[in-house]
Amino acid sequence: MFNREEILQAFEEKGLRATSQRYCIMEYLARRPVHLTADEIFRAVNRSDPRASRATVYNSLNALSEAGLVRDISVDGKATLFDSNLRRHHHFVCDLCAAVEDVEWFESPRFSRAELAGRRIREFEVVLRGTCKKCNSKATV
Amino acid sequence: MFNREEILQAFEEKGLRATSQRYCIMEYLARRPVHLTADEIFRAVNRSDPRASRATVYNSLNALSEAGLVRDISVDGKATLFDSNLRRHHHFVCDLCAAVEDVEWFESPRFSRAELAGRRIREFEVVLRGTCKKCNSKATV
DNA sequence: TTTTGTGCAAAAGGTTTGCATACGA
DNA sequence: TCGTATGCAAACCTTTTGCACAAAA
Repeated sequence: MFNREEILQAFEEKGLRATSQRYCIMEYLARRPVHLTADEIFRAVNRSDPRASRATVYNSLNALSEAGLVRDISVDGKATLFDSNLRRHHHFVCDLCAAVEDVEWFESPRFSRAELAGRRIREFEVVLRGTCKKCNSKATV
Repeated sequence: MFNREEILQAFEEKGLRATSQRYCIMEYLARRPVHLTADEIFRAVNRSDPRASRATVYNSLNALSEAGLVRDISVDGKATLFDSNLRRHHHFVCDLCAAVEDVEWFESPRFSRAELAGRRIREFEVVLRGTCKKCNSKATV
């Protein structure tokens, strides 16, 4: 998904200093196309560089997120999840196992002037809830 | 919105014991048609009954929410917000002042079998983001 | 050299929990 | 009376912060 060059170039474009910790984090997220908590990312990064600190992982994730290089989603007050899937997409959360999955993007409906009520809409974020494939098949067995 | 009888009847229907704390919380939420944090609710309830504890407010809100008598929404990892608006609705969050507003319900698109990918959808939750009426008018002035 | 990021530890929210007591059914 | 809810305080989990030091630009 991202090779070294692409990551470093993205940092430069966004005006982010290319520190080894940030690079590690970006690379780890790019390799693992799932939603990860800051703590999971911290443990992974800390495994390869035992001096990497939890605070830096949090700070870096915030910086990467603000720069638009990773996306974060927080569901039900649990720990924020990060991923590097930059394609527009929505999310599905399983009621049973709490897994978070990406779902294909679909358009927002158009709002009438009355419905907008003076608001300006920038983003449209959907969370679908239900039971995931895995849990459904377990229940059937 | 809710009078005493209605609240007590709702508790009975849901098999919830009618404790004075729960009643207080329900009544307060019914009187204030906004999104409130558990802490705001705690402070209000505690004002009228100084013995009411924070833990009970959290426990009660969870019980009320599970019973479907209040709804909760958590946005951006900040404190969960509670409200007693049980009509189906979506939410709008202002980028600038972080206000959370209810918006009219609109239907989910229909998903094809392929899009569902073995999932069963129970709920469709939308968060619109942008700038609210108040912030827009400030910016224009 | 100048800035910005890092590591560490401590603190800050928000929420849950264990246990003895009180209270609703 | 019986079982569940409450109050209290402590614990927990996630995230942020202050400060001295290190590393990018």
